[in-house]
Amino acid sequence: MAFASINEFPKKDIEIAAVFKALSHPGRIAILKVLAKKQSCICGELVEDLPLAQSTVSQHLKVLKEAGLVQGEIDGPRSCYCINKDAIKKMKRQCGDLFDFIDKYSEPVQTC
Amino acid sequence: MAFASINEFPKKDIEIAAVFKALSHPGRIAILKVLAKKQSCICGELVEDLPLAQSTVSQHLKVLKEAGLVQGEIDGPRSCYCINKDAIKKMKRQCGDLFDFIDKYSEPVQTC
DNA sequence: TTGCATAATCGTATATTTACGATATATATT
DNA sequence: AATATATATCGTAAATATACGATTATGCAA
Repeated sequence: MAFASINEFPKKDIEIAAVFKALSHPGRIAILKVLAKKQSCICGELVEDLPLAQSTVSQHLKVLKEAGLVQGEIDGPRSCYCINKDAIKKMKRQCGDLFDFIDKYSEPVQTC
Repeated sequence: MAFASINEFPKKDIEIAAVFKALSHPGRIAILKVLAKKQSCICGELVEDLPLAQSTVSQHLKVLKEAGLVQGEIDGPRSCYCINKDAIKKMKRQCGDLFDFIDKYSEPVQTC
């Protein structure tokens, strides 16, 4: 951010925007879906399933991990990743709240 | 995208990722909330409510409009913006589906 | 018609993101 | 100990995002 501080926005908005950002790439959506289907899997499996290089997948995994959406643990020479279900549940709730807010308060009609 | 084509991902994932991207800035979340509360408002009101320059707010509005989340119409020398309720409803549903999928399929336990 | 107000767009600087190949690191295996 | 395998990180190029001020365009009012 060049001029305005991101801190001038409500903390809650900053937080949910950060998670939306983590979800804002189709490759990361795809990673989450694969992890969900397989319960857990290693990086190499994801690389096989995605049209991206190994280093790129690793980078996306890092983004998802930093956003708290996935967990990873070292398993020998591999890394095993899985969904952080609590984070997904929390995001589901926060999204619901946000969309409900937007939807409800913008009743009763389109005025433009 | 430098090398891999974004088209190699499922269309649905590309679409929802694009909406998440539009939601990935706290300023745009704030804009949506203001629009919801006021039913509709002109650009200038948003500028007053946000810690951003007029041109920046206009840019964010363009992003939200391109994502289909808001509608704008010219009203004399002003532009009046409002929430696209259908788009919000659709996104609410799609988000629910996605999070349910991730949540449900990653049952029954954390395996890593 | 001239001037005023509003908002969009332009130009631009900076930061971030995305992608890749290459390399480093860490753990098994021989 | 040496080798193989898996993944993270580094380096980097290109694209995109974010912010601002300045300018342009539009429509209303005097």
